Amino acid sequence: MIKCPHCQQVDSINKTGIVRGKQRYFCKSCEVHFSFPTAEPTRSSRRHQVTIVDIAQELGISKSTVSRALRGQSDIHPGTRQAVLDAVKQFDYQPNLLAHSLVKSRSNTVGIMVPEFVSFFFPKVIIGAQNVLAEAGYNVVICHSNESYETEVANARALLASRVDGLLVSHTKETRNFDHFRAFQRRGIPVVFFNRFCEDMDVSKVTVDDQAGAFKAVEHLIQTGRRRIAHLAGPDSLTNSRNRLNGYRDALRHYGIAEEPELVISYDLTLEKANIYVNHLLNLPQPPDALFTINDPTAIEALKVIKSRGLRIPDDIAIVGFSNDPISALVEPGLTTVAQPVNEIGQESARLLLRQLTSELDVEPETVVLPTELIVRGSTVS
Amino acid sequence: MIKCPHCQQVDSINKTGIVRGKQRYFCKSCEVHFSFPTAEPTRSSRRHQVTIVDIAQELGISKSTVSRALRGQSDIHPGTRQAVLDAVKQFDYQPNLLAHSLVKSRSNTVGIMVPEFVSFFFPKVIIGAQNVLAEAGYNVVICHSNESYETEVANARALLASRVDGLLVSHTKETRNFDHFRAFQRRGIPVVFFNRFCEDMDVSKVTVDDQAGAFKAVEHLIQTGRRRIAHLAGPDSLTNSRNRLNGYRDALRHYGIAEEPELVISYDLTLEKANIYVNHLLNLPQPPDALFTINDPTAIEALKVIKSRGLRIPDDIAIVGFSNDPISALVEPGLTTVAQPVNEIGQESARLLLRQLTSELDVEPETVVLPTELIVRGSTVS
DNA sequence: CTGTTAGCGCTTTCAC
DNA sequence: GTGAAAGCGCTAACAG
Repeated sequence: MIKCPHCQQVDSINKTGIVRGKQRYFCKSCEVHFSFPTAEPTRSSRRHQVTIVDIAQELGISKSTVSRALRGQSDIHPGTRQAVLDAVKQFDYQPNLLAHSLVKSRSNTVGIMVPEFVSFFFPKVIIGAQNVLAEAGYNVVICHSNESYETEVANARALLASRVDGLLVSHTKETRNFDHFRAFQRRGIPVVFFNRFCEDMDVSKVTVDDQAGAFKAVEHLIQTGRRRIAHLAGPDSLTNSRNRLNGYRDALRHYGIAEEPELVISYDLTLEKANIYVNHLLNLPQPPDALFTINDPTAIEALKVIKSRGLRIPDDIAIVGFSNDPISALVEPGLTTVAQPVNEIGQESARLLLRQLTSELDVEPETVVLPTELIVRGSTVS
Repeated sequence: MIKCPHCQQVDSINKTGIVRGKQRYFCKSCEVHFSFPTAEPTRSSRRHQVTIVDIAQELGISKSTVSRALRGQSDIHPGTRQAVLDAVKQFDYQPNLLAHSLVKSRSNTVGIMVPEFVSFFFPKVIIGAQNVLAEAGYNVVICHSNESYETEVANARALLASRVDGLLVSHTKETRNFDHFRAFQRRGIPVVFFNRFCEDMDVSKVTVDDQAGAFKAVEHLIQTGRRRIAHLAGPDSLTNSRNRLNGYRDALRHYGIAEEPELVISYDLTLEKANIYVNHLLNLPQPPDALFTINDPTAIEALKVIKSRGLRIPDDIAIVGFSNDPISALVEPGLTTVAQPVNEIGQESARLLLRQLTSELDVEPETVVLPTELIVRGSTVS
């Protein structure tokens, strides 16, 4: 029997419909609306998950007390706390993070956005970052933009909408407008770039010494007697691509070798194009005696092309890649490459982000440059 | 000048503190508390993101109207809508998904949990699933459990807490208790297993014909003249590992070859163990003349070991892997392997999940079995 | 130590 | 068409 919560009368009550699994009533004498759970659970109430209110009602205490018991910081009667804990177990209560985040206006979640994650690099970075973030109590949501600027912008909106507390990001090769990242900054949400970054944004960045790494690679080629060294460079939109090209030039200059424009080709990182350009280089009247590529997949594609044309590696042409992809140890000959500390990139990015997340003050953005290491294999020396 | 919102008096007001960026007041005559935004914004209000209330105030309309304009379904004055849309643009308003999800009690988010994502398989599956889910308007949060049961349970809790609407999952090799997944079922949150699954759970599953695939692989070895065929099997906890072993046995039986227990080794999928067991097999008084492995990384490790011992592939020993990892085309000789339709696994899983998510009725769980294809390369025929 | 109350940002009746 | 009010599940200030 339904009583009006105000006048306690029974006979002035009208049903006025069901809202979110609760029957709504109207008391004619008090002219007031109120609601109670329906006797027969509706579809939505069948799905009703246990809340602190359910626990509070069950125990005959207030929901604040339940909340306190659950967070276990404020003073609370040990008995009460135990009762709550028992009820939680009994009803298999799961806190609603959405509600929690809403009231705290922080989600305890950081977004990680990468351009792709089929090659080994980004997954490894993510794992490194995730380990550090998890330890600090942060959840991680991973997005990949598939090297598409549009997807990247859409992902950024979604992360903003789900109120991530921070963002770790490596942008697509198409990205030239960074407003979707500035939107985070504007809202005071810290952003850390890794691997690929926008030089104009005043945020923390984690990268490797691309230029020095490329220098070491090309120096190694020169020191093993190569003189016509080609470079398959990445798109100009990527900082690391530009830096590796600079390193290549530094080395040539340092050893007094004139740069041949025809030996430097910028391309879009797709294997199809890599194939075409390697063939192009080999078809030159004076083909190169060495090839330094922007990354390992490109180098391995080159290796395939070169072998298929019956040329010997490294005798006829030497190859150096970049990143030390696990595959590079498996191909034949093994690929000489510049190793990056992949895991550290992730960890360091996460640490920079945490510093901004946990500090009360405004933290100055930092740029961390990690070292690379030349790994020499059969593709340059026999 | 602060007025009491009830009695409109000015002189009976006390300040009582600041709460979440708002100054709180107490009216002594009405004995009532109320609050207003502080004049000088506090730290938290500096971070205040634009809400529909801000827009409503700016436009002098109610927040309900703003909400309606934003969703653009209910009848609304075109002028009002345009005004709202303009204001949204002007203030760079971003809806708060947390609040939205809280009131709708659905997050429009599905969780994808995989045991690892360094090898190509799971990333590809994720991409396939994500494409389908994105098209249906769902966000995706990706978790990886790092082959750790504990991490898996923790991830499951986190996903439950963030109220995902559904779950796509491939469990760890350690997982033998599936209660953390049953918790989703119990709450009416649909779960779809792919690749690895719990046979006892009444949920949708997507897998490949592991047994038939393994049969084809071993049949191929037999037809190319092999008789002592070893199998490096995965852990017994994985369904696909058991099924591939069954396929191996089927083939031997079908061709009248007795199974040699010493040639079948179950192991934990780590490369260290793979190395040890391959060496062990090669050290047998009667070493195998062929090796079928649970997956490609194992096969490639075997390939390295075999080559390093100076044996010829496929002359002395043939190798077949499983999954058609891109690496398998790059090693030398190329690795014969059983290809899985990786992208389709992801897409199909997503479709099964969507069917349950979008249907009003209870949808019967389905199991989808996708075909495999034998890819013959140099590791079995020269 | 605990209950009351207000509020996080949004949707959704109901009433006009 | 629009506004007022209630409520999603939770936290936190305040007053006992």
